[in-house]
Amino acid sequence: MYKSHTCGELTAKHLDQEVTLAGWVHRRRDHGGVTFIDLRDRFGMVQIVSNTDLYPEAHKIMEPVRSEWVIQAKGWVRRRPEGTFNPEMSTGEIEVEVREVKILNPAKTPPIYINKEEEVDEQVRLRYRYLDLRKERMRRNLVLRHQVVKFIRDYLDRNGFLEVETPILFKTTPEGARDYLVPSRVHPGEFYALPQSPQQLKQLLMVAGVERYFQIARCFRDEDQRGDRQPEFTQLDLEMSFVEREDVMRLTEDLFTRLVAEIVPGKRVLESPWPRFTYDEVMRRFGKDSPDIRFGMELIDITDLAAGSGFRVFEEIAESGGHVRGIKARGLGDYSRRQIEELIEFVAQYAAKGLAYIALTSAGEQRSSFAKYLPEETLTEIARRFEAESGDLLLFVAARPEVTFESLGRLREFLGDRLGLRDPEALGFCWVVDFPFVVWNEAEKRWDPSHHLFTSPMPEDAPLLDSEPGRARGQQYDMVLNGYEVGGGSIRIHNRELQARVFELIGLETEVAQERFGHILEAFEYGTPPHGGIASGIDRICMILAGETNIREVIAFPKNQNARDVMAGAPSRVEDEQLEELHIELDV
RNA sequence: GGUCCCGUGGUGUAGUGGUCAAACAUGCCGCCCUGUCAAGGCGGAGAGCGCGGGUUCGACUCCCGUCGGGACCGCCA
Repeated sequence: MYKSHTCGELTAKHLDQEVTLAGWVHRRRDHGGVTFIDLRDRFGMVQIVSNTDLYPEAHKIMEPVRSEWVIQAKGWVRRRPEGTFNPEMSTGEIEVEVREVKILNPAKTPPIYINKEEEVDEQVRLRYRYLDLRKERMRRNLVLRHQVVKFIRDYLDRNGFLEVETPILFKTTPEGARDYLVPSRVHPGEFYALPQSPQQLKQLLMVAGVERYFQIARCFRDEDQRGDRQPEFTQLDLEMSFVEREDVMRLTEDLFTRLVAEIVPGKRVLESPWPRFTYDEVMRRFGKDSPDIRFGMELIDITDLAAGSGFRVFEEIAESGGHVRGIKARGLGDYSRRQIEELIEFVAQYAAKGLAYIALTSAGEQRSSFAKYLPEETLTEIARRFEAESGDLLLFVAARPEVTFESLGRLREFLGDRLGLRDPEALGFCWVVDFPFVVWNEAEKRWDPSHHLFTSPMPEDAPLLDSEPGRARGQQYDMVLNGYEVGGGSIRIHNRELQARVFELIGLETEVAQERFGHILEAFEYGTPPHGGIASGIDRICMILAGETNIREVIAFPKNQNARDVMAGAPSRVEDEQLEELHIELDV
């Protein structure tokens, strides 16, 4: 070993012990005859000091040392002179008086500061990710992620779960996201697909009698990136046999509640047990199936008032099946025309053609884009429903239901940010249940599963599959945290006839179903236990627990927005010979 | 496929038609300095403003294109 102790562990308990340390030079303060270095390793930091009067040779070696050089120092732990303690450092009471120094490796001047928290262009950070990861923020995030995963493993182990690895090279599933394909060398013209999730495999493990399975599973989806989406990401994937919806939810809730208490004790779980909402309720109240429940500003329906209100835009939409809904932004009543314009542009992103408003200024005046068309009693009723007071800004969207919900739901969170209503220390967990079993795909003129093919409908809704599929609910549950969907699962179909009925409903022909899912359908005939499970997004959960707003901050080596690894330069061209072996011709 | 924003020394920023062969901070280099902790003092090097074209007497600044990056829409069972 190059070190007898870590930099972070030294305290007054080690006074006058001889120690050997090794690490990176975090900062250097050269006073001529005496030089201080903050020596950093993964475990912390300690000040080492060399003095030319005491050990001239060591002092001389320290002279050329600069930031991020890797050195080894041997010396005694000393109490710092009175009045020179550094209360900012855990090791601030002591220092190491250096007798011997060895330069293990010099370092070029790093392109980014390691010893300073400063926003640096992300491309530079990613290009030199190994340096970026040395920084405190990234180190903290790596540690957090490790703790989260370790807690999950320990918890599930205690609860009888078996961690099973499933293949990375598997079979394409065209009905989901776009697959990453891997050409087969031994089978010209054929391809493996990287799993979008181990969904089928975990169900097969239930058939296999594993009963309680989990995996920290890497998943791959070839879709465009977002701040909370990477082409490869990690799920806690779990599945249980002989359970009902309630069992999976209870276990998941207990797991994460305990995890939060242990790993991020500073954070506050907003409500425990986690509140549960039906899909209809979250849409109506929050405009989003993954609501941020840390603040109010809920949507309010005025469709009934809009019909026959005298305001043509509202009337037409209300009479043609659209919705008119609004939210109240407290304290924004003095917004200028220009500031409101910005909000109009914001909702336009979500296909809202306009944003009507009533601004109640703090001076007690009313400005509005449409109030003049409305009779007094309608305005009074609107004010009553919103409990509007001076200083409030009421914002309305009139559109198709989906557009009304989405634009106001997004606007709500946008304004929640702006008004500082989204408490970063609070964790607003909730469940969303009773999702529609299928959704109508207008473009393809067919029903699509709203979760996935193997989700079971609510038992009492099974008859609806034949009469009114759109009204059937699935045995699905989504786990939501601070406005992000962080998990989703369902009770699966374990009955052959019901599965066939679902395939039929979503327009999957028998032969096609056989070709794609024959293996799993066959397996289901050999004694399948009732089962269900959940998959939660480790990256997103870590992101939220770390207080980050981008998933890349909790992934050691993430891809950029164009799915590129800018450090290694992947993807890259390959040799012609490699292509030939794979029987691939390029057309680019 | 689309919309919006950004690109100036190593890093972070300022400069938005001439006063800019570009300013500030930090980092880097040299010298001084024995108790600092973003050490301090003095001195110095380092970018011609992503790239190409255009407008203009004159472009870092305006316009077009392009490349790179980010946010979002589409997409993500």
